[in-house]
Amino acid sequence: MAKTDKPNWNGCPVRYAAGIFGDKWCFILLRDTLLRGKRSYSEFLDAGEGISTNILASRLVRLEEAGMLIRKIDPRKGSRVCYFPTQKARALLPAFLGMVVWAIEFDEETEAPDGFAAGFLENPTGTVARISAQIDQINRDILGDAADAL
Amino acid sequence: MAKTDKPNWNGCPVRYAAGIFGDKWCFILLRDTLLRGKRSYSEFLDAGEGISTNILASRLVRLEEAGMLIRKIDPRKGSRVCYFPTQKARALLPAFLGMVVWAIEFDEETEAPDGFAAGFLENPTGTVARISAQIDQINRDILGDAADAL
DNA sequence: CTGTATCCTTAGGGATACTG
DNA sequence: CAGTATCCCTAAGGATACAG
Repeated sequence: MAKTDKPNWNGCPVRYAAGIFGDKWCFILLRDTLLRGKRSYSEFLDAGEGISTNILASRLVRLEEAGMLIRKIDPRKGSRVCYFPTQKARALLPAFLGMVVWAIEFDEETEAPDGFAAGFLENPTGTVARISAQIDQINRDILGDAADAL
Repeated sequence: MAKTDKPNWNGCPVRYAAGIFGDKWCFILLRDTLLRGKRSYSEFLDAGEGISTNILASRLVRLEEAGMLIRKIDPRKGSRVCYFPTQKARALLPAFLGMVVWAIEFDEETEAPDGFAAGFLENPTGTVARISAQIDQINRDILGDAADAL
């Protein structure tokens, strides 16, 4: 029997994933950074989900420690702090968008942007690249060339 | 600006997904059904994660209500109950495996089966089909032809 | 074997006041 | 603006006994 027939991972990747977004708030924050262009504390706070300040702070720390976010002062305005998605977080985009497509298909209440699901299924790599480019753009708007170092 | 540039979903697909597996135990149970061939209460209980009986029962109900699992008596042994992953659950496989690949890449403790990640990246559809076939096989072993009705 | 029912403890998290 | 610090309370969940 091949090794893949009966996966018996010691360090289980699913448990690892569960540790990171087997939590409602982390899940939502990842959405906000990856898909909604949110970067600052106040933007997360006003995302409309009603997260309270202490919880938000704790999740930002958790995601930073998990290597999903990088905390940086906004060079345009020193009092502003921004959280940027790391490469690790962005590497999650294919899976993340896969979930979005899945939810669009199975949740009746979900209203998807026109053609989004179809576009992803036809060309996942292209869709990921497009959204990744949007993320880049947002980061460059804030950090300029320093965004390259993310 | 195209509609997809600024997704502003009313019924948010990410929140929907978070509602279903933005929970450690549901996440683990989905792993057990989709990737580890577990079907019965006792199998879930002995999966080594230390879930207690009341929590397991509550999550099985939750996943059944969410349309992710179907509860059926094992025709081979009447006292045995099995939970089968629905099409909806199996439709999650691409995204789920995407997460597995992601975890394999970023979690140092994860030990992946040989070539699993590479195989998925080269041919996601094929990998999904292969695992889906394994799921089918397990279901048929239990239900016989009745598995077709799942 | 597949669950309920109960007890009990702790962690999660909402509200809110406060701080650099 | 970006958090900390408390308070308080509920819900989650572990342990375990029991039941159909």
